[in-house]
Amino acid sequence: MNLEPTTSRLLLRLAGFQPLSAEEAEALEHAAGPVRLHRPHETLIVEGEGAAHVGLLLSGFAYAARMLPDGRRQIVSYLIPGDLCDPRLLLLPTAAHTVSTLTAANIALFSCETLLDLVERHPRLGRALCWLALQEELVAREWLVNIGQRTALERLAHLLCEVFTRMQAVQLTDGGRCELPLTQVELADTLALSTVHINRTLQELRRQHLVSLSGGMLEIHDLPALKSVAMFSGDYLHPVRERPERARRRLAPS
Amino acid sequence: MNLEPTTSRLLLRLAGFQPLSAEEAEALEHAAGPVRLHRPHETLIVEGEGAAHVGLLLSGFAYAARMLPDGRRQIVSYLIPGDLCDPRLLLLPTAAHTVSTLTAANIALFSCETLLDLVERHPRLGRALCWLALQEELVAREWLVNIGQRTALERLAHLLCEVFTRMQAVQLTDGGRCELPLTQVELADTLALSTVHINRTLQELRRQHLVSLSGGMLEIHDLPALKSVAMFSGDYLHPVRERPERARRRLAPS
DNA sequence: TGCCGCGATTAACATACGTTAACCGGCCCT
DNA sequence: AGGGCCGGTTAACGTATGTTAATCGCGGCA
Repeated sequence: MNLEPTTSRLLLRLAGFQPLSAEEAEALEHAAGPVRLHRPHETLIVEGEGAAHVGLLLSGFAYAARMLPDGRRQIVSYLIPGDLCDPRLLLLPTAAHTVSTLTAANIALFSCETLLDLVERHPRLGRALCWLALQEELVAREWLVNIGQRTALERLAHLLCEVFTRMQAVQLTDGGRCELPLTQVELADTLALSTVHINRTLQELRRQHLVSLSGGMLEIHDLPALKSVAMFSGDYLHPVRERPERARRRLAPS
Repeated sequence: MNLEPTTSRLLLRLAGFQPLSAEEAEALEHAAGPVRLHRPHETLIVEGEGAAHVGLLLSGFAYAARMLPDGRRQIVSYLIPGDLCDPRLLLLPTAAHTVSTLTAANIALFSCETLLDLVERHPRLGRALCWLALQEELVAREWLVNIGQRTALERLAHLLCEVFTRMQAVQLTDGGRCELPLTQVELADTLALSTVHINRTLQELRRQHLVSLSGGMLEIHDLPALKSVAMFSGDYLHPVRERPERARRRLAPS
């Protein structure tokens, strides 16, 4: 049902850094291994274990989380189609987070060895992957600000803005709507709130005609207003936009 | 007053990934530009601006923070000697966080261009820097868990464990003591608590004979107990320990 | 010597959010 | 068709932490 090349959404992401040459894109596509179909709520990577492959999410949703010994759980990122899972395994021996699917998901496997070789032969590709990792870090830091400084309403609004923007970047939105198959429990473990309060807050957002989320579908009614209550600036999601040379010139050492 | 090579503490860090060859270390040392002495509470990098240099903190302390339009502030990381500031500028056009000194600080400048060239000629060095960035991401994610899931007491205990462990790694501890020049306001903006509550919590930690922090000095009285209340596992700070080959072997695709 | 200002401390009071628990509705399975 | 389960919803009540504001102590400076 999907005739596009395996790496099309990933290329869409990487192009934000630097469009890849046809040859590089080809090489990347060629490095793709078998595609696996995973079921909902399946665990792909366990915190503390290693892996010989990194996955590329082709369809479906997943998340990464850390658990405390007493059962508390913090979701630290969401994976949407086009995201790698978990590129850190290229350089780190063991995974820092447990990665699980939210929905059924198609995942293409890339062997770490193949990928490391590839990167050696195509340094620009290596830099692009590194850039992708940095972007993930920016998102993590933004979540830190979100949980640390924003109220429940702002937090939720911000998360929804972010996911929607990321979905747009990989062409998975339809007007103001996109899929978002999260339960209120998952939202709670993401935003460090209780499910009850997530429920209250979700209703408040709907009451203000900003967004609604139900049946796994996110529907944005007033994006500018939503961004405004969230104090959302998508900058951290588009770290490259203007010409790098222009931006770089400032702040030379006196 | 400091006769060591500029990069000695950085090399200490990078060795955690893969000890560098004498030649690589030499090349890195050689790439170092001028050293600047900064005063306390000076801003080095402004959120949203670019820079042509990355700094290496030789002595002193600094922090990175994001501010919300209404003035709320979240500190997202601390920089201690041996840390780079801000390596992301090698690949991103603008800084995502404002970096400021906490104390007087010596900082060696590396030109981005020089560093990018260097990395091209020494791919292992590039990988080491990338590893360093990944480690920072792990720390950020741990902070997310910290703020999201832990109570005030656990949070503070965890932060102190982390900083102490990092200080150990660059040989800046003396038994159970190390410098830590943070005000309670800064701690509050780090842990997403009020200064009043930081004060209460700090006293509780002291009352339990776990740690004390005053006059810019951190004194750990019972590290095992402190780690235990913090649920601290230093794993995320030492992503490489066992042989990578061993760890990698698990989880091959069936 | 005394003033000033910052950071720490304390107390009284306020609140955003958590907890518990009951109920509801849809979906799956038999 | 019935039961059970999961996710969502609601209400009553509890609490960890925030807010405000006053006080204190100390180092710097005139």
